[in-house]
Amino acid sequence: MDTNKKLAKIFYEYSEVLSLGNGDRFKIVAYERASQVLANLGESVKTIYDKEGIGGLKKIEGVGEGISEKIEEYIKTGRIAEIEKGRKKISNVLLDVLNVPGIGPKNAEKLVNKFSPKNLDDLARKLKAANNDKYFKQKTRENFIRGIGVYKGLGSRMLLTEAMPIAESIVSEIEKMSFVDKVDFVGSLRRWKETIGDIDLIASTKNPEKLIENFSSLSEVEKIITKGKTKSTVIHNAGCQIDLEVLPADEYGSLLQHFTGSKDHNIDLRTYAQTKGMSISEHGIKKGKRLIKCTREQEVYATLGMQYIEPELREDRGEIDAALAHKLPKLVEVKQMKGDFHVHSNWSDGVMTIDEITAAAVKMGYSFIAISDHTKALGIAGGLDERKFNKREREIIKARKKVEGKVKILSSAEVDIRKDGDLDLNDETLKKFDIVTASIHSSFLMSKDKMTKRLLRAIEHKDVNIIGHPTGRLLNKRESYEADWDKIFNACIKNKVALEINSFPIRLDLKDSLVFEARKKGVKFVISTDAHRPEHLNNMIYGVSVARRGWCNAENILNTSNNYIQR
DNA sequence: GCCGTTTTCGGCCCGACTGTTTTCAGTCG
Repeated sequence: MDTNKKLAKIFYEYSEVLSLGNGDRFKIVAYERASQVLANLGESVKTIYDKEGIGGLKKIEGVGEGISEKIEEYIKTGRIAEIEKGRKKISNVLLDVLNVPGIGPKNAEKLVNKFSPKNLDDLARKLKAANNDKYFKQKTRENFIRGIGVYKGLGSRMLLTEAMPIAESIVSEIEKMSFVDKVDFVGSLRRWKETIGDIDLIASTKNPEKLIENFSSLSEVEKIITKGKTKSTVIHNAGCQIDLEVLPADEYGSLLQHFTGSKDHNIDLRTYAQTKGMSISEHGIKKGKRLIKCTREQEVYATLGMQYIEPELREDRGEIDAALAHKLPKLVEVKQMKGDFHVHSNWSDGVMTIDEITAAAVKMGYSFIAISDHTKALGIAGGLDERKFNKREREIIKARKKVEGKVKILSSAEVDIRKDGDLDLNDETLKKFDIVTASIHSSFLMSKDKMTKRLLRAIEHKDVNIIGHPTGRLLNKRESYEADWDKIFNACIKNKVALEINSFPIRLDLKDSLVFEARKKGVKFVISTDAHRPEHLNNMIYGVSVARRGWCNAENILNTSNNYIQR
């Protein structure tokens, strides 16, 4: 874990510690906010501190006098005395209980004091047995037990790519119901966040009860958790939770805006509205005594005198200021993609022949497609050596003749970056390729310094065009490796090397916050599918969503153009 | 603890639901 992540965790835990007793609730929010900001910060606080000292830290949003001093203390000593002292006052089990959905600080404290549980399972057992408890009655105890179950099953969030098809299919089923006016998926899914907690839907109809009834009896519904007049929560047979809320049509725009979030975006929006004498809620915008209801979401932003903000941008990364200045980017769209630089054929570990890949590319309307197989270091993935790449080249030449005028076939490789930064093919072979992606596939646990040097060597190699899945992270499985991204970004610009946004469901790497930082500096990107099977070619939209979350327009993405070679 | 067209003090987003103590604290999104 890098310093930012560690500090984010420390501050989050501290906010929980502060929430116990009669903690100052604004102080709690301050630590919570600092935690979130640090978790999403592109640049390492250590780098910032090295360069600009404590003054640099204070420039970070949500970091002021107190927290910057704590960050400094952590960088210098590896610990924060005040926080450690506070942390010692509470037990591990209390911290666990605090994380259970439905149990807040007040009840967590009461539960731990009353039942002295050893762990969450123990607490659930004791709650089940506490039939005659005067304070925690039947319903309350049931809710707590359910919360514990949910929390334990949570372990990892669902991938965006798993949640999206489920949500789309449920939405299309609801759309088929003739008495329903509108239905949308909202929340982190509508913002295309890489992982999703649960799927939230909103809908409007004149007959809410009928919709709730029909929704909870859909064939995919495995279990109904709650079913009220306007709200229902169910468990889908894929194992995820789906919430549906039914609302009046004339407030739909405000509601869509509200439920799409993010929480931080909404807080900022409401704070801004206040400075203009307005007050925003999910029902509309209050101006004095008048309530302006918004049927369409666009009206919410228009009423506030700003540009419409796309859902992917609503992450509190300066989108409100940019919208006020009418300076939001025109986000890249999947239909602008003219080709794919990262597709594996059956020469290495893909299942498609070169002809099958090119036929698929023609069908997708691409103007170019790169055949980019693994290199020899990746024996397990059938990586090719120089000799085999020569053989493959002959097949590519034949394939080109078959699709002449329809799609341009690029000869390429996903060349392995070895531990010392050397590439896995000789220069003579490398220079023959039309385009080269270089990626790391091993030795992830290097020091930050060594990893940075390793990547820099690859970037500086004259034949490298793209760095593939630049951080190596696997969602829910493996953290990114550590590197000095600032240095990497600068080297990319200097050497005209692009960073890949890998669309593979478990990767989505480079991640959105680093895309955001790199783009600000002027780094160019490619969006690639890393397809190994025909259906993977359709994942392009997920890579595009990452680019959009990083505020990219078409000019930032090389494969929206036929002039994609930078060097 | 943070922050400033409300600028070094005095604010800090808003509303709904839930269970139950039946008037409101606790929790959530």
